[in-house]
Amino acid sequence: MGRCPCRIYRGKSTPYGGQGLTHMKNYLSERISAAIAKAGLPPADGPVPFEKPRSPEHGDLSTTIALLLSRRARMAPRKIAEAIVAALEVGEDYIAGYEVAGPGFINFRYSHAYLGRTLLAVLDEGEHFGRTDVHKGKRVNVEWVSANPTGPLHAGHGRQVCLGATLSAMLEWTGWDVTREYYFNNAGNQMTALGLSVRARYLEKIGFRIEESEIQYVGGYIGEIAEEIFKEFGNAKKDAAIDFFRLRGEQWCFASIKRTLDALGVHHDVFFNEDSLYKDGSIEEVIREFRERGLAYDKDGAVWFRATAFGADKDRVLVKATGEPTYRLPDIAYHRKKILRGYDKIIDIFGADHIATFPDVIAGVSALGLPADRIDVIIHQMVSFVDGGEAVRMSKRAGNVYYLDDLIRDVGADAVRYFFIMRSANSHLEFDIRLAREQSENNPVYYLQYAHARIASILRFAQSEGMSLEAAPDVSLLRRPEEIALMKTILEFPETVLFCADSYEVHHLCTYLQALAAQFHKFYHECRVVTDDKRLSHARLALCLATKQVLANGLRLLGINAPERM
RNA sequence: GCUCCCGUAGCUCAGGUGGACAGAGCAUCUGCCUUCUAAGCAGAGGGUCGCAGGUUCGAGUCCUGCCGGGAGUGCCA
Repeated sequence: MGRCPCRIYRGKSTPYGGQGLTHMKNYLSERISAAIAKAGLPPADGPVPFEKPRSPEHGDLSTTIALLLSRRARMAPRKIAEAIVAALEVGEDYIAGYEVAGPGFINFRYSHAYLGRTLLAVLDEGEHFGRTDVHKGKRVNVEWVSANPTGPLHAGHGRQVCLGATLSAMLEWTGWDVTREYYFNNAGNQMTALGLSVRARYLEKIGFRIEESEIQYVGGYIGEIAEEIFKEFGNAKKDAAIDFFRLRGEQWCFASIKRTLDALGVHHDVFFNEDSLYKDGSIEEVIREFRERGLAYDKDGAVWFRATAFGADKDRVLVKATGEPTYRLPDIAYHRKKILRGYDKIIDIFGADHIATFPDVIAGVSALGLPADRIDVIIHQMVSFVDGGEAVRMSKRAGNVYYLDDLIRDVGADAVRYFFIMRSANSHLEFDIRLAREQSENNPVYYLQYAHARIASILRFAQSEGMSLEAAPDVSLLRRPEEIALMKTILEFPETVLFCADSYEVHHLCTYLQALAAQFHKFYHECRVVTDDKRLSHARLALCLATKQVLANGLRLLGINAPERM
C-alpha cells in the first residue's frame, strides 16, 4: 500500500520514546528511592526491582523492594511498604494508582497519559521502535554456522543458521556493532576426504573402476561436482593431483552453502578461512608460545597441550604424530586472532555435538594470557524432524540426507526462520514439517502474519472510506479494556528485544509476538475501527498503525516477511 | 564412569532470572461471519511442575541425591 501513513508523525518526537517501559522504571525507581530516604529507611543496596505481575489484578508493575529491605530495616515488609507508600510522590502523567498488597508488594497502575504518550512514540519512531543504544560503542563478533565445506547444509544446520541470524539482529538493535562471521574449515583431513571422493566419482564417470572405500562422502552432490569437472575438462583431469579435486569440491560446497543461507536471508560479513592461519604463520606462533610458557610438550611423536593445568581430565594433542595439527590448534589460533582483532565480546554458536571442543579452546586462549572471558558460547540442542506423527529418518551412510534446501522447499523460508527459534536453544527441538507446511490457523507463523495483513486491510478500507490521518489522533479516547491491554503489550517490545539480546535467548520474542497478535485480534473483535465517530476511528487507526509497526519490526528481527495481504 | 542439556496439561512447549491463585498452541467439545480479512474471537474440560530431601518469609525457578531421555567424552571435525 505504498508509503506507511505513520510517516506523518515524524518530527514530532516526544522525550519518552524508544524505551517506554525502561523510562517508566527509571522514573519509579527514582521516586521510590526518594520515598525510602524520606521515610528514614535504609537505602536499597541495588537497583529497585520491578516485575510484571502475572495477574492483572496486581497492577501493571510491581516492586518487591519492601520485602528485600525488611531484614536490614528489621521491620515487617508490609510495614515498610506502607511507610514507602506514605512518603511516595508520583505524577499522574505516569501513574494512575498504587497500593500495598500481599506480604509487602507495591503495585502500580499506569496512567492513561503514559500509555498514550508511548503509543505516539511508537508511531514517531516507526521502524526504529524497539531499538535501544544500551550497548552503543561496543563491538561483538558472532560466529555461527561454520559447517565444514564438505557438502550442502543439512536440515539440522537450520537451527544454528536461524539462531545466529536472529541473535545478531537483536544485538544490533541494542546498540552493538556486530560482525557476522563464518569460520570456514577449509583445512584439515576432511577436505582431503572430500577431494578423494570427488576424484573417485570423476574417475568412475570416465570409465575407471574405483574402490568404494575411497568414497567417504556418499551424497549425490559429489556426483554433481564430478559431472561439472567432466563437462569442463572431459578426460583431461584423470591424472590431476588430489588438490585439484579438493579445491573444486570446496568451491562447490561454498557456493551451495551461500546459496542456502541467502534463501533464508542470512548473511555473513566475514568468511574466515582456516587455511589462512597456516599461511600467515599463526599456527606456528601459537605452538611456539605454548612451548615458551611451558604448556606444550612432546610425547609419542605428538605435541601435547597441558590442558590438565586448566582443569581438564587429561592433556590434549595439538599436533599429531603425522605432523598435522588437530582441529584444536587452528581453533585456538583463530580465537586468539579474534581477540586480537579487538572485540569486546565474542560469541560462538554451535550444536550440542560439539560440546566437548570449546573447553579446550577456552583453556588454550587463557594459556596464551588472553582474556578468554570475552568469549561466550551458545550451545543449542539437537533437532529432530517429524512429519505429522512420523519421524523423518535420515542416514548419512545411505546418502538420504534431508538438506536445508529440502526443508526450505517443503515449508518455505518464513516457517523455517520461525520454527527454528521458537523454542529455547537449551531444549531439544522437534520440528514438525507438516505443521510448518500447513497454511492454516494451526501454524504460528501465519497467526502473526495474518495479524499484520489484517491491519493492512483495515488501513486500506479506512483510506477507501476517505479517512485522513493528517491530524494528530486523540489517543485519550482509547479507554476500552482491549485497547488498554493492546497499548500495554506494545510498550513492552523494546524491553523484550533487550532481554532477548542480553540473555541470548531469542525465542522470547516469538512468545511476545504471539501475545501481541492475540491482543490485537481481541481488540479487532471487540472494537470496530472505522465508524461514523471520526475522532474515535482516528484514534483506533493510530493504535492499529502502532501494532502493525511493532509486528513488522518483530518479524523483521526474525527475518520473516510481514505481508500486506494474505 | 565423567561433562553438558532436558523432564511442566493427551501432544509440542512458554514460564523475564526466587514472588502473590501454574500459562500458550495443537488435539477434544460448545458457541460467534448481511458491517474493516473466521488464517479470527469467546467458552469448557484437562496439572501431586519426574521423585525425595534442603535453603528461604516465599521454590516450577536455587542446592544435594536418585530416576528417566538426549548430546558428548579421539593423535575425526
